[in-house]
Amino acid sequence: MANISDLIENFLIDLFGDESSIYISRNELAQYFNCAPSQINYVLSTRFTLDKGFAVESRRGGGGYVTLVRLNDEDSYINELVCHSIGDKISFQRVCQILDRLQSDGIISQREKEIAKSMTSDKAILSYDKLSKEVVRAGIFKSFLTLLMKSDFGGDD
Amino acid sequence: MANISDLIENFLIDLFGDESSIYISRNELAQYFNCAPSQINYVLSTRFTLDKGFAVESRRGGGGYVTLVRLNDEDSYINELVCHSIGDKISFQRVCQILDRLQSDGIISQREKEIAKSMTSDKAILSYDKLSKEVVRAGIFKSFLTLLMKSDFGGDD
DNA sequence: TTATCAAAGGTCAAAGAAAGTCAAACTTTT
DNA sequence: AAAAGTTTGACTTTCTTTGACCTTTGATAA
Repeated sequence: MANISDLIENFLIDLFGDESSIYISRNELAQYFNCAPSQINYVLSTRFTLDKGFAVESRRGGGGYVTLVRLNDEDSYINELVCHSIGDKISFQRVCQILDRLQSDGIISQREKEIAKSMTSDKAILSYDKLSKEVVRAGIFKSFLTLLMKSDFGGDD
Repeated sequence: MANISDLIENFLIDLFGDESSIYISRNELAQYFNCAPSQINYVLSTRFTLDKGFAVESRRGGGGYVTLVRLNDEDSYINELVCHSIGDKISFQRVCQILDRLQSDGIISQREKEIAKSMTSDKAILSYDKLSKEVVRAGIFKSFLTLLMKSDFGGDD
């Protein structure tokens, strides 16, 4: 760790506390962390994505601001993922974001998240070029998501 | 003896102490030993293999890192599977048999078994002929088994 | 009521910072 | 001498950081 992006991410997560939204000033935050303002955008776009269950709103101009909102899980989220949002290929990064969200929504356990990650990692999917990996990954991951939607899934042991 | 690779190996083993994982920077380590960074990779790939009970994880880019994990040697059944018994391909049937055993040994839950099955089924692995499927399946399944051997796996939740 | 201006935030591409790969050259063992 | 094991370095891939330039907004001056 110890890159600025991770520090900023943690700072923001802390800021949330129990609240479902936080309000910040991009420039102030950048100043606080002594980084370029656009770095804040980088953090927002890599760490506070829809897939991870966040939405970002902002306004420019005098008195501008940035608001981060933690989305509460809607039932159709997984279905939406399987049917539309995930196409015929997906990056490992995106898989991780989705899994993080599923865990923080209580749909899967941490162990289950780790399992799914291990089975979709670049290392796990052998011997094809990058694009093929993403295609194979999409199939595997959708299969996982489909399982989650089955109503009789969930019998603990 | 006393070639650099052995020195680095010993250094890392010492670093472990009682911990089950260590965290290093490839470049720093290379600098410390005054060798090419890729030499570190050489050491990792010849000395810290699955066979010898280690797993390696890493990230590139700014703030990148390498983590070495010492696997539990009590699960010699799993290690045997990963290193020898499963070759470079495996049928879905055989995966299911192994998963059943893991469940009845109490190593994984039923849900976890179902997840692993869903992610290794013929349906999950798209668009390749039967043989390719078995190869891809082997990679994914080994990755899963390797995860099970990490002692810090099994975290709450 | 506009025209202008400064104060936000946004975008994007280039540079930087790690780690990974691979093959060639070198050393040691057999 | 051949085989096996090490060492090195050029090149690649991935992720982060920075900065120059762009757009939007609210306030203010003409």
